[in-house]
Amino acid sequence: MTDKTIKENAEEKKPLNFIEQIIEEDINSGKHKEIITRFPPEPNGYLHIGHAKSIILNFGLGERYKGKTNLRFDDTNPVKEDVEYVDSILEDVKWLGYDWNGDVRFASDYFDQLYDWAVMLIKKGLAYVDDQSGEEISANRGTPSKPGTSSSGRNRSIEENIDLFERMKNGEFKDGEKVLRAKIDMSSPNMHMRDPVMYRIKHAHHHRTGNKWCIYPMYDYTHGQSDYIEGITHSICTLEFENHRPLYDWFLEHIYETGKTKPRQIEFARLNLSYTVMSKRKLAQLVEEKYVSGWDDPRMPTISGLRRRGFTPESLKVFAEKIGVAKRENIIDVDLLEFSIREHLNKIAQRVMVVQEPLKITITNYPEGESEWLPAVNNPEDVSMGEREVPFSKTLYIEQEDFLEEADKKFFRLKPGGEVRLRYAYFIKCNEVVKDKNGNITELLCTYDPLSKGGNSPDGRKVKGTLHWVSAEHAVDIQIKQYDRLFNDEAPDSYKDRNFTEFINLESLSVAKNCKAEPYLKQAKQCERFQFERKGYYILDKESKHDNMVFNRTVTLKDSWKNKIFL
RNA sequence: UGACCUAUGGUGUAAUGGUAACACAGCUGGUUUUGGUCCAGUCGUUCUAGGUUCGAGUCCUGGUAGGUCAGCCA
Repeated sequence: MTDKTIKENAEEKKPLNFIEQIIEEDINSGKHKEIITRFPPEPNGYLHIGHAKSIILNFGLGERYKGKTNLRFDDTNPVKEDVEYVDSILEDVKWLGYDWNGDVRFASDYFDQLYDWAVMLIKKGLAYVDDQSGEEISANRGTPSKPGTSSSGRNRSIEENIDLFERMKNGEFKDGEKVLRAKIDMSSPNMHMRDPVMYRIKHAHHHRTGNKWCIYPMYDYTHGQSDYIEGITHSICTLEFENHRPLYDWFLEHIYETGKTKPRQIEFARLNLSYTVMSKRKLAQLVEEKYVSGWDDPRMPTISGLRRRGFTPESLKVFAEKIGVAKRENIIDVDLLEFSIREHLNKIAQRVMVVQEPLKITITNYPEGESEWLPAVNNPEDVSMGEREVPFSKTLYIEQEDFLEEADKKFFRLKPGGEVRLRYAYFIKCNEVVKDKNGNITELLCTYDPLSKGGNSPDGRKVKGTLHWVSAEHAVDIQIKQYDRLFNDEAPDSYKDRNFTEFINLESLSVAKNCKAEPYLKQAKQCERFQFERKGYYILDKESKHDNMVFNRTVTLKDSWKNKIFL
């Protein structure tokens, strides 16, 4: 068996999710020769990882089945939308590595067509102008268990409806004075079918159409028709639109022309992540109330936040693949997200040694004023990344937590009289602990074994611990921003009687200001990712200055030792 | 108490009427110049009660639990 056939078999074996099954059936049955999907954000906020799931799903389907994927802004509500959001969404989709089919599209491009179809529906007796107020419409809609009641507008003549709708368009009425409604069924058990509003009056400036319109179509009347115009075959959305599907189909039924593609709406369960919130409204609240520094705060589950945190597009795609696509409500363990980024960064990240809480050590038997440069592997997972050299000298820093004055045998880092390896350098032994008057340890006096250069002793003597270290005189000072989960509760917005902000983790950000890095790090480029050995993965922040380098901690390394300390 | 949807290890996702699988997390051990990586082991009466069938996680019926819907938001 060749590598290729093995790979193909492996791909064949991969189970299909329910959407892929539908698509394969549609292709096999000849219903569609080519599939077209779409990602349809409203430009009223920043994209989050839940959107990433949807983007990866839709564009992934396009790639997998050699079809196309459109990017369309669902911009039917001018008072909430803005070009700022259009720009950030475009950036996020591109960063994820996707290129949409043709130009970026806007639902607002279809306003003329939508208007013409609305007139057509009026002429067919399927839509009417209603002059009830919002409150009246709501009151007369009934409840899920009680049918609604018709308004007088429902019986208007076609001519009058056409006249009124045109006057709505011409701006003869104030906001809220009239709406256009579909004439369906006021007693339908599905609330969405009780004569839904198609158009409302909003004398508002639209980010694309300016002041051309003062009536704007509602989502339900816009989305399916936009899909239809673009020839979308599979219109994939989240579960809360399930109840809208009969309405989606109803509009399409009445404007459909034989021979055209009729899109099919398919719903899947949105992503929920543990220890965070995912609604645009709540994320906006975190920004507005300054719990975070902005939409791209590295603690935010936004795509821009994850990007700044150091996540890679690849890791997000692997994550999306692992969580799958189904219709069941879910809360994904944030551990799985962390696993995905660790897995990728482990393969690609340059290793480097950084001491975050320095403890000075002096190698008493090392010559004063001298230093030497020792080779260090850049990435043990990828030897093609080569080696670099790290400077060693008489005065070094190690991590405070790597020394314990009174340690049990399970602690195999440095202790008085104990020997450890300094990675890529020498074995050292701690002979004396220097303290200040308050009893705080200020320095360790150690000796090194010159024969153990590189990290192995010729006498075959073993040492259990290996520490990272930095030469004091060569050290580069850097800052590290350490992020933890934003909430202390697994599902902060799942409580009916408590506000999600009550669960905010007040220690989600801590800054280590006095970190010592090996000199190699000086050449780090903006947004470059590293593994600081034994600690975690870090990215040089996009706003970092050359003389004041700031790294964001993407994720720690897995630490099976830490877990045991608390036992 | 209307309509629609969902129910499989701690968390997700598979199994398309024929031995419940994979990943993550947890726990045990092994390897290791990162307590990382890697490797091995371990963790389930498929919500429930009936029914169909030689055979049911899968099909049927009833129940239970959860979700969605009463914006001129999307």
